[in-house]
Amino acid sequence: MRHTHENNTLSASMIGETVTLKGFVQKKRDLGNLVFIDLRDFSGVAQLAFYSDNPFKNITTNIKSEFVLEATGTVVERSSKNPELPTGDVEVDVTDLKVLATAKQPPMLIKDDTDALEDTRLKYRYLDLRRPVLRDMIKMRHETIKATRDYLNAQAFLDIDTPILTKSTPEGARDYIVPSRIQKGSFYALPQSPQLFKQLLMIGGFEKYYQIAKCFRDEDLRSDRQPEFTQIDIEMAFVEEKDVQTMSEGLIKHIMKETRGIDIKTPFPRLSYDDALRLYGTDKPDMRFGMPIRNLSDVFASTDFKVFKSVLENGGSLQGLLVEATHGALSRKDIDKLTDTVKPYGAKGLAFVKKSADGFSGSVAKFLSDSEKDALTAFMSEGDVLLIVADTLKVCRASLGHLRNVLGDKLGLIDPDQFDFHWVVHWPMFEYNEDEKRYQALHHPFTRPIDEDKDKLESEPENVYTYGYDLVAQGQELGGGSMRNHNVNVQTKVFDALGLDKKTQESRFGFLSEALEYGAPPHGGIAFGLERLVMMLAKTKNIRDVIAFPKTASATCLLTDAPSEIGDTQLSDLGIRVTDES
RNA sequence: GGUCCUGUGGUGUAGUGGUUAACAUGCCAGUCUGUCACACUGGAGAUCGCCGGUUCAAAUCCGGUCAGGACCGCCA
Repeated sequence: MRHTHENNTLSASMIGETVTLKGFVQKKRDLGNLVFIDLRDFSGVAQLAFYSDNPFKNITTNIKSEFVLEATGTVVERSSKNPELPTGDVEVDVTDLKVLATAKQPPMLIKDDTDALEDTRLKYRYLDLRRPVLRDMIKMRHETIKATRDYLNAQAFLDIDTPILTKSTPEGARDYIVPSRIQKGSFYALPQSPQLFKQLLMIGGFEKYYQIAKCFRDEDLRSDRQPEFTQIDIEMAFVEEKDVQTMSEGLIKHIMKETRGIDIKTPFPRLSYDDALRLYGTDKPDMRFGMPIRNLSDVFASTDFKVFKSVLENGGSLQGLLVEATHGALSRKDIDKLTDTVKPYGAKGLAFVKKSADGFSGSVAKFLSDSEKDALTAFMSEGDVLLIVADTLKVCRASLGHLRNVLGDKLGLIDPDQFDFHWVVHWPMFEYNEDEKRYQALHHPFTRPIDEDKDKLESEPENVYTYGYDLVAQGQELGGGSMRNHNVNVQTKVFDALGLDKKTQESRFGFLSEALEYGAPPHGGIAFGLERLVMMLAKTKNIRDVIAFPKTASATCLLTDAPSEIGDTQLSDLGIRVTDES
């Protein structure tokens, strides 16, 4: 028998009933002739009471926190109720008590506001998971997956899983590699995403596919990035981008309703990639507030200020953010601090001008010519502060894009409960990599260029745009997708533009090209980052909160101590020799 | 690959060259009939992450190293 009731279902209406509860000891309160035990199960907490004449009262002396108990007793009304607790009106007058397991003193406080540090929590993750906050976030993950499956199943999508042991595709992220014992010297890779398999499924005639797919990328971690993560992976045949977006909007709407009870409006607004970068400095702008980036290169075109002048002469740019007086005041000290937030993005500094009743002040005020003052007066009111970065356009955007988010947060311009779902669309196909002196796919190489740009693939690849789209909310990329190349000639031209020679194309992607030659339906899809979605729904900034057993920032598991060394036999079976490298 | 923050009883913190290494919580013992962060009394518990250096003297200063975290690069 499990139990007769979940702890949190106890209520005044059950007074007089006999119940059997099971759970962990949250807290024991021994008042001498009266003992209380808070018993915690997955549902919540119920109070066990041992009155002075209770024969089981004596054994409570040995019961400590986190012991596992089975308690049978009568539900009775409390003589002093606790309105803070859902079950605070009643308690269980225990008539039978079993200790199912004892417990060592836990290395951390098992309650929501635990003060344990990250490493303790990760080493004893199973204890950490007992905390209701974490439990609820893991539950939210389940509910998100359930809502996803319900929605997609209802629309006749097929859940099809794809190989975990697959082929390395060096375009993109670093692969996790698995050595082959049978084919010594050859290696599988864990999938960075099921991208190519889902395209092959479309070619295989499955018109609506989805998968809650594990993905692996051997790159450095962040607070929102783990080496293994989960995608809600979707692909559809005979569709255009609008179809995938409409389906996605329905899915997100359903998830929001089912998990949080929130009704959201669809369709989502659309913003072009170029506008996102121009106005907000990022491809995932937080649209819960305004404050767009202003191009100031024209205003200061003939400046005498040496710093600005040399930047402009070297092909750089002047961009700024206008902090209006109504947003709040920025002190000199504030601006110094903001300068520090901008520096990691390559900005050398943060110049500023403040408009006051009798003119301008700030670091560049004394260099202002009359015409520059006029130009600034056109959009600045008294008390406004203009923060300026002078650098390459890329640095201006990266630093101001970040600064804008910092300001939105600091000045309280962001409503944390607002969901600003929007599409960032019309992505460029390529980005030039200065280090490697070649073009790289901005999205991925299988993205389909828009029809009007197909002919520019050879002549001007930098001007080729795609049927690509990202779903963004609260300054986070929640998912991204595109129409794919179903025409082998276009796909080959993309590979060519990426600088892949024919031999490389053949060895890496030959199977795809060949498949495309056997009749590929127009198709496209999208993949959502499950963890990112759940983070948003659970209102946490830490991806580890929404993964039951996450890894540390250096990609280790403190609980199991993975990764670890393997024995010589295992190594020789694989034909692998480990070399010293320090 | 780089920058920065953190490491001190079980847990979380304080401690800027000489302290009996402080505090909270947890733990142990005792008192207690209405607690729910129970209260009260008493107690145990720390080679100050590790190695080396400076110094009469190091938790404290210096160098290295390990671990955790945040960020930049990276993440098609």
